[in-house]
Amino acid sequence: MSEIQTVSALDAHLGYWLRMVSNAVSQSFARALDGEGVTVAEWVLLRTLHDAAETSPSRVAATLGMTKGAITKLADRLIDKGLIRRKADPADGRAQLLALTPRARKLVPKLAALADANDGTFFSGLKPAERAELERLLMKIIADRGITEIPAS
Amino acid sequence: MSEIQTVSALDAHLGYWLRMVSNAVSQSFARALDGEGVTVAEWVLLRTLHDAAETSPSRVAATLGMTKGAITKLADRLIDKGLIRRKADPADGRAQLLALTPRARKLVPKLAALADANDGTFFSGLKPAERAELERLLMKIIADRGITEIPAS
DNA sequence: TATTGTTATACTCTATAACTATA
DNA sequence: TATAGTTATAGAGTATAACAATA
Repeated sequence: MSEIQTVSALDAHLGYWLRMVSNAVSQSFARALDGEGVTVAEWVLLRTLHDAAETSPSRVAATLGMTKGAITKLADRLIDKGLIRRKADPADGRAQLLALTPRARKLVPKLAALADANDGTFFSGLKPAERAELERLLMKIIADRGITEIPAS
Repeated sequence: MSEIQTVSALDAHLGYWLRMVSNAVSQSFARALDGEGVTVAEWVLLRTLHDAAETSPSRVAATLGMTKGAITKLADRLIDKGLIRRKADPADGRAQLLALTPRARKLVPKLAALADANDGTFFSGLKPAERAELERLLMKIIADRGITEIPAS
């Protein structure tokens, strides 16, 4: 009796299909953002600062599960684009404070609309109950596995 | 009456939760593969060559939806690692043929087992019917939106 | 000493475009 | 000319580690 060696195919995994859809959604959103000169990672930082008013790189790094160095680099790029500003924290000589510029304040709602539109495009083929079920299943996995990291890219 | 400007939150989108789970699954798999000295993109190429026996960079590029340059670079790394070989195609002076080395033949089933284990870890919290429903919904989106690209990373 | 942030370095992933060899 | 493949270049994304300034 010969042993049958089964090597599962790439598409034998749920993770494969998940990544396929997730990548398509992200790439489509990236293309939409590109028209506004912004990347997905930049959008995440902009949206985060929109809520925070003024916050430090450290706190952003902790919130987004990224390193401080990564935030510095991302912030540098957004400063170059005139979308955020960085100033010394008067309360702590080591700290900096990041905040949106007025231009970014006006841009973020536009980017949010692009996010809404992108999401709509991909999931409008599902019935409301199906969308709800998809969300429930994803949340269940997140809860079961203790996933916490915010996906920046 | 003042206008209320609603800027949807990052987590207001299904795409956000999808990316969160997908990233967690991929990162976990990447860590597992790292123990074998292989990246996710490399695994995808190895698994593809496992089925093909011998194939050209062009065909691989078309299959995976990547550029020829990207395949060359990926192949270079796998050749350095002793996992694939590249030889001239006797039938076409321009073409090359990629194939797994014996070492990779032995490694791929091990990597496939890691993929199985990773998938199991993430989705074992769902009941069989839930897993089936998740797959069905993902496939529906793929069909509705005409998604074709194989996720290499 | 511990913390904040920047800088330096490195690596993966991927693309575009120029180029070489062959068809 | 068209195709196959490599090489060069670039840029996003991210990490680690060394460092300076401040607490």
